[in-house]
Amino acid sequence: MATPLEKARKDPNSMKAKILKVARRMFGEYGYHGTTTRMIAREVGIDISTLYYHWGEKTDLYESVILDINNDLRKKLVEVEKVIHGRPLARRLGIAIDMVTDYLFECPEISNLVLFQYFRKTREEPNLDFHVPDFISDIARSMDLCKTRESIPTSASMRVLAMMNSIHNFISGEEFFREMLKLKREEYIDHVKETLEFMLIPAFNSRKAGLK
Amino acid sequence: MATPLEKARKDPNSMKAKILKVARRMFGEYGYHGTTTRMIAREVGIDISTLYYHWGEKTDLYESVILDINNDLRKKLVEVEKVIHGRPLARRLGIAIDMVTDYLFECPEISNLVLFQYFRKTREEPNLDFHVPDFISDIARSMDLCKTRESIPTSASMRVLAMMNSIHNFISGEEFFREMLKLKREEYIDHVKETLEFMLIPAFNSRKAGLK
DNA sequence: ATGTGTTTCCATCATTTGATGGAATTATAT
DNA sequence: ATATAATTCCATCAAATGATGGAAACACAT
Repeated sequence: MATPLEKARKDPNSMKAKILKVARRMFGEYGYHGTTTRMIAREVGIDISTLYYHWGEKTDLYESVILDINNDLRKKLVEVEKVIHGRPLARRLGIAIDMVTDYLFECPEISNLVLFQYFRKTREEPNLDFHVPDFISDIARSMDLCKTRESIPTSASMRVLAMMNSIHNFISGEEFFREMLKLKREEYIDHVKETLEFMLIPAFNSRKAGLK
Repeated sequence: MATPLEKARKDPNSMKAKILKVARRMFGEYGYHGTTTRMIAREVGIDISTLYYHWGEKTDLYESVILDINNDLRKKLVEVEKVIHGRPLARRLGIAIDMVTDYLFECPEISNLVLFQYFRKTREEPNLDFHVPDFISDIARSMDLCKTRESIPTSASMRVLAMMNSIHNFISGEEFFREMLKLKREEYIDHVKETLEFMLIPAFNSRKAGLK
């Protein structure tokens, strides 16, 4: 009960917490190999060895970052679930898209790192043991894709992944897509929500039953 | 008319072509910073300076890789368009999903690199001038999202991006998702197609009209 | 004030990495 | 066979990078 990550969570003003916050952003923006420990230290305004003093190896810091963003995302999803509970499906989806999108646009490094986790290998494998996001089952249940949390059909997991990734894509790709479509930030966010509703609501709404 | 890329395309057995092929795979797997010129050279079985002899700087090679995969993808989409032309929309989508998915599972580095292009920054910016994929307008027209190729509504572009990214996600994330869901390759591919149909067909089929 | 433990920085190392010059090798034309 | 050009590899460099030891600075209790 005294890992650097727990200490950082306990005191948000501590140096550990400051470093973690910057590391999240940098790793999210440039990826694991694209980020150097010196870049992080410079951004925090400390010497590189202070960083090593608090966090040890680069892989340890990266691992903590991943654990941290997964934790944040899980907490947010629980919060969303509380809000949408009991409403009709299409409405649930609409609200969930709205809340999750707003949240991720505030913390884009979460989307960056989640996608990075899925898509990219690292040379020296700081491979955090394939942490299957347990909240996938919660989302599946919340979207009427299955009854219990225990046995989720593969199709349901796939659909949840597709849904979550659609959102992450637009967050992570903001810079690229906005430049491409010549949109202001607010316009872009609105278009993202509209597009997600266009894709997700008909899909989940039209065939509540037909699961393999 | 004598760039290394053109030479490589002309003679697929040339050393330039061999290097390009390996570079595609490596950059796709490990990203720009995650791939070293030595890794590529070792994989090809040549000395590192032979690689520099043929391709010059690392950024030049990377740029050629990006141009190459964009070109391949565009060619494939033209081919798909020829096959689906004239059929009803839902059928067009079904066939397109099938063909494009099969193709990308054969060349997963295309999906890797496309997503990498969208999502990740590189430190020293080998930023190929924000090449807006021109085939987006073709797809939009092919999906009944607009009439002409010239003026595509932003919503249409967004929907095409969402669609393409959904496919790329499952290709790039194969290793991670398959491990997570404990699926064999064939099972996974089938689930991917089913999920894409689940998401895309109702969306594009149900509201041919309602575009902002 | 003094002592103890914590935090921060300076200096430095060993590797890795992008990159190049030049010798050696191979292909090609005459 | 010989000259010329193209190709490949060996040796090496400079810069960047992950990492650490140890001295200095700081906090704080007694």
